[in-house]
Amino acid sequence: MSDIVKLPRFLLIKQYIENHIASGNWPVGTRVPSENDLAASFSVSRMTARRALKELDDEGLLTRAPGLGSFVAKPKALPPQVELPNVVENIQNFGIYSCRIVGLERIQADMLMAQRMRVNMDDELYKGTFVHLNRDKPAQFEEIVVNPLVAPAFIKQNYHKVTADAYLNWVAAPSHVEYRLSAVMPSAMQRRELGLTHDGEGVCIQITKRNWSQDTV
Amino acid sequence: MSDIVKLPRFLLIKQYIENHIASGNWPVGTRVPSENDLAASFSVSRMTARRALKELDDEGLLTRAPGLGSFVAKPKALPPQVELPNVVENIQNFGIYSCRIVGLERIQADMLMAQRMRVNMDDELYKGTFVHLNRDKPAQFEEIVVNPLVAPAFIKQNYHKVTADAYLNWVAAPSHVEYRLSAVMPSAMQRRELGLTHDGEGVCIQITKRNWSQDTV
DNA sequence: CTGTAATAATAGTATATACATTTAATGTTG
DNA sequence: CAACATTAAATGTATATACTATTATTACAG
Repeated sequence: MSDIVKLPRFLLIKQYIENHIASGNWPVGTRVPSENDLAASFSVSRMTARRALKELDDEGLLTRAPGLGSFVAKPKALPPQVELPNVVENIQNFGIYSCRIVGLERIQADMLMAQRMRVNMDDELYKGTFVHLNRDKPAQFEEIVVNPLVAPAFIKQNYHKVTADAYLNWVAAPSHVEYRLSAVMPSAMQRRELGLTHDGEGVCIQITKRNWSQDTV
Repeated sequence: MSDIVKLPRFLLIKQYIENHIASGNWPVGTRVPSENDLAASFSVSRMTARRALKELDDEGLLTRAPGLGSFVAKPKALPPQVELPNVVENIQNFGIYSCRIVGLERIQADMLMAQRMRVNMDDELYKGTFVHLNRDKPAQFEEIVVNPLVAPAFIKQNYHKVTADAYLNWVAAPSHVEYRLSAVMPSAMQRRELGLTHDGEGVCIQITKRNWSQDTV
């Protein structure tokens, strides 16, 4: 015995339209029936037909305009995206996490850093250097430069229980975040901290994260 | 003279709720007024109050459940994502694109490739090797391995006007795509094709893309 | 023919209402 | 006390209606 599933009527209308679009029957730009058309042909109220069109609009399958109608939208090729694995979080969930604090100091901005951080040259900045370990095996090298105005107590914290990144997210939640990817050869110091010895395993992915609340990581 | 902007009432209600959430007044998990509550306190119909709650639900600020109510949702930390720049498309838009076809041949699947492509060892596969150039300067090295079942005419095409990737998207639109990032040292052949001479500039980002329509790139 | 006004069609906002479904709380019976 | 039924409150679906704003078309005046 097949279960009889009573589908809401607005879903029936959505499927009707989706099928026409998926089958190529209504190519991009085609005008689909108006709210009143659908209401009449499906014997529902206009508000119900409207809901179907509205949701398809929300989902990006249609674009609608007052006075004109509803049209099959062109599938926007969203640029391919990859998730950046959060190494620390992964370790905390599935491994044994620990952190070695390599450095935690005041520095003066050189020209490059001043530009990146939107400060003046020789302004004071805080810099933290960490190595995140899984089972005492180095997994990620992290360098954080932060504007003292944003987190004045940054260098006074104890980052063994809470990561510096988490601390910054707490005291200065970023309003906007930028990421940049590049492939690099780690410096001699970084190689030492990461415990890399052989030449072959030297290639790393560098993730540059820039947190806007007027600062940077 | 300030323009008097007549805001729709459902927007007023949305802002009212958004403000309470943003100010921390209603922390995560707080139950917000029900549709009927809002309808009464804002002197609107239930459907209008409902719309406000519905849209906030769609936007992820609220979660709603029949019989229970609407609650402030916990901000889900979406895993950080980066856009993968489409090198070829960038060049076509902003540079002078050309393509050198290094190879276009039948190969037999070795064990590793057979596993990746979900075929048997020694099955026939098609392999294309390309170098994409901007102003005759090598920009990207691309290797495509494709299952003949999916694109039988793959090796008979002329890929100077249409890229192999575009061709495959045409004849066999992928239903699912996987990406993987890694940093690698290019092989000697790849270095030659990319025109890399100095040792220092040798590090590249490798993007592995796996197109499921039962095949792979 | 040209510019303008009226008209019709469309989506957007809003109301009042009805019934269905889900859930927790309450009451009742054994 | 336990199991079951009732009730109230919440969201979900649906209707009929009204008015507004935008747009293209049509009709008309000059």
